[in-house]
Amino acid sequence: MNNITIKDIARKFKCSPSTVSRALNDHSNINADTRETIQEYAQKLGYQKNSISLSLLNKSTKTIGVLVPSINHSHETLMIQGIQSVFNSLGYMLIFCVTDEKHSLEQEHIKRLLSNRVDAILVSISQETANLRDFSHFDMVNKRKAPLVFIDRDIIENYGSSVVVDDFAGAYLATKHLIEKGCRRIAHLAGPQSLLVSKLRLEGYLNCLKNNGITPNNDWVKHVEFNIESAIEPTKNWFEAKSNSPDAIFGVNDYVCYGAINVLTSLNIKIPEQVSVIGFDNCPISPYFSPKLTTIDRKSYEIGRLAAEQTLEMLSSDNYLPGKSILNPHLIERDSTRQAS
Amino acid sequence: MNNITIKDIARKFKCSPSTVSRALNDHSNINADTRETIQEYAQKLGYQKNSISLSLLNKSTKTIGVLVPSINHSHETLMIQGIQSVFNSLGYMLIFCVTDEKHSLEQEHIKRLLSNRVDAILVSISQETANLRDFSHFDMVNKRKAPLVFIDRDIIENYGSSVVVDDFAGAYLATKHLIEKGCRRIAHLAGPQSLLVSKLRLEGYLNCLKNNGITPNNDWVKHVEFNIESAIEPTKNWFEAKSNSPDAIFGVNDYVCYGAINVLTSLNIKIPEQVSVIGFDNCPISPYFSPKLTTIDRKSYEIGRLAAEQTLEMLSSDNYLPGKSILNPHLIERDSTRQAS
DNA sequence: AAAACGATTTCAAACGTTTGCATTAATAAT
DNA sequence: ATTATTAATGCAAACGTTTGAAATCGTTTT
Repeated sequence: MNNITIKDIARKFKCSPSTVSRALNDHSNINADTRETIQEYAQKLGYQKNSISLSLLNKSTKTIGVLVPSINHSHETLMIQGIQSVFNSLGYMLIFCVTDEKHSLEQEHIKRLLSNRVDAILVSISQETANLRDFSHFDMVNKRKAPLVFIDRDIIENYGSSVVVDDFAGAYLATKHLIEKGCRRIAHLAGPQSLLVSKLRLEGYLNCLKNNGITPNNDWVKHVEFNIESAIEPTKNWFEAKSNSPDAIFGVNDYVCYGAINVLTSLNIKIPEQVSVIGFDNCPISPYFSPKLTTIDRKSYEIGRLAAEQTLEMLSSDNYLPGKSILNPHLIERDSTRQAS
Repeated sequence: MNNITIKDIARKFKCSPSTVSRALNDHSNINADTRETIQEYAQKLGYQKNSISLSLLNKSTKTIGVLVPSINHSHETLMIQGIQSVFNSLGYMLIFCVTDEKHSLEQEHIKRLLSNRVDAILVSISQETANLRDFSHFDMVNKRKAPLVFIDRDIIENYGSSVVVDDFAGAYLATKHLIEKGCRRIAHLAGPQSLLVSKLRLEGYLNCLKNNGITPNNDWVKHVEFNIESAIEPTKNWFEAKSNSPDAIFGVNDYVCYGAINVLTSLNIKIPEQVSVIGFDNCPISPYFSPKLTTIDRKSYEIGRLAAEQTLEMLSSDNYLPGKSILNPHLIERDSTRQAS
């Protein structure tokens, strides 16, 4: 490394570092000539001020930590883009950490972020953390009085602000849609059991069934992971036994629907004629899938954007009260749910 | 912000900061009792050392800057995961910047990263940069002697190391496969004209055609963006005019194939019976698309991993010579290319 | 000529940590 | 009892920058 410092420039002009600093920052108390000469020279040398030293001085790094369980899903990358859209223009840098759904990694990353004195932390908590319910690492963040914003997944009340989509409402919307289309035997590929998102969507589904006089069938709810593969087995089990199979599937996200659709197609079951499928997330690929997938828009980008703005508010007022934003999801109807029969 | 410092602890025990430092770092010259008491107290208070001050002292931030044009594609997120897999375990933090294919953003981000004194920079250059061929920002990185590694896209010789997939070979492989399956009228949805990846893949395609006695047809090469939507129009144009339409499409990536397949399906053209389709990237969804997409594995994760390792080598030896790794892509045959006829 | 002023510059401290060297205190050897 | 030895701790500088206060210098006012 080969960095020019303010001292180097000072030496060159036989002046003090303070003068150079003032020259470069267009400070008022500086001779116009000196300013010009120094600025020119700094420009020529490609001087870039050392933000590290400034961070130390100002106790602010202009850096935000972002923790996500994975970056495999468009939902996550869209969220990240939403976050970036706010922070980038304000000169903040984003440090990303992928926790891989692991509690230990989440803890370690939080520690490192705190050690690196990030100004705030946005986190979508990992499955393991949701399971273990050990939030000591978030305690540490709070102890530092660093803004903490929970995004998208479980939120931990009193630990920070949160921005989530109304999962219950979304699931209710999806189930309602299926019922309106004439489906009665509605199965649910639910998410990982420990996550609040999964629970809320399951509840929305169950609640809607009940409100419409349909008795839920335990066999038609299977907890799976958020990926294509884990949807394969349960769907096979439902449809290979020809008798009494579902006439619709509500997937906890679009990915599990892709998996389910693959199984249905290979069993020569027609979608949506025989079985309707509805997802959650609205992945960019869903409108181009075969069949084009009806789904619930999760507003991932919007979640990220709002979370970032919430963070900024917390940063600006040192005595903030944690807020909670709940976004309303909406239905996007495509070809995977049957027309009214 | 509410951070405990070494000085706070020193005050508490009426000792000097040096003692605390030594105690916390298990230094040899420290009384065992003192060590224990101090460590215990620090633990209780949740003391986290200020990495910022250390960065200033050691002139190393243990931070790596990563620039990508977007994070919409699985290719990019896989690459990022590959990069993470190497750096995470070594205690490095990753700062991500999305350039949105813009030259100006790329420049600005590089400046900020340098100002933040990242230890190294990995970059997948933006389309605009490739167009303008203005590399002054990379000059700045070199001037600082910070390791610079180009990943995946264009590489700029003499500016740093690079890790890429052999795009020419991959395109050749794809085209060869189509020819072997009996296709002769092979169209190519090519990538953005300015990018080297696009050019190399186009060349691989053209070269393979020629080597197999097929005269390329200019009308059957269309430059598009790396997304689903931009593939729609060209594909429509090719196939709506019923006469002399292609019998195969080689897409510059899987996404444009998704777009093409959508058009073909809506025109009731059977894949692969009437038209074969082959992509490039091997997106996680491709094996579940309808039809399951034959494609070239781009080894995105591997690219990221190798790039990270290359970076580490450059970091460890202060007189490194930039290296160049070229990965060999391979064919993954699925259902979108017809069986030998 | 002395005093006052204004413009420009320098000084010194601060941010949190590490580390070579100096210092202190306690113990062991003479 | 004095000196040598060792163990533990303290001191001060360093990293790069900013900033209020102090200093310098030339100029103007009295």
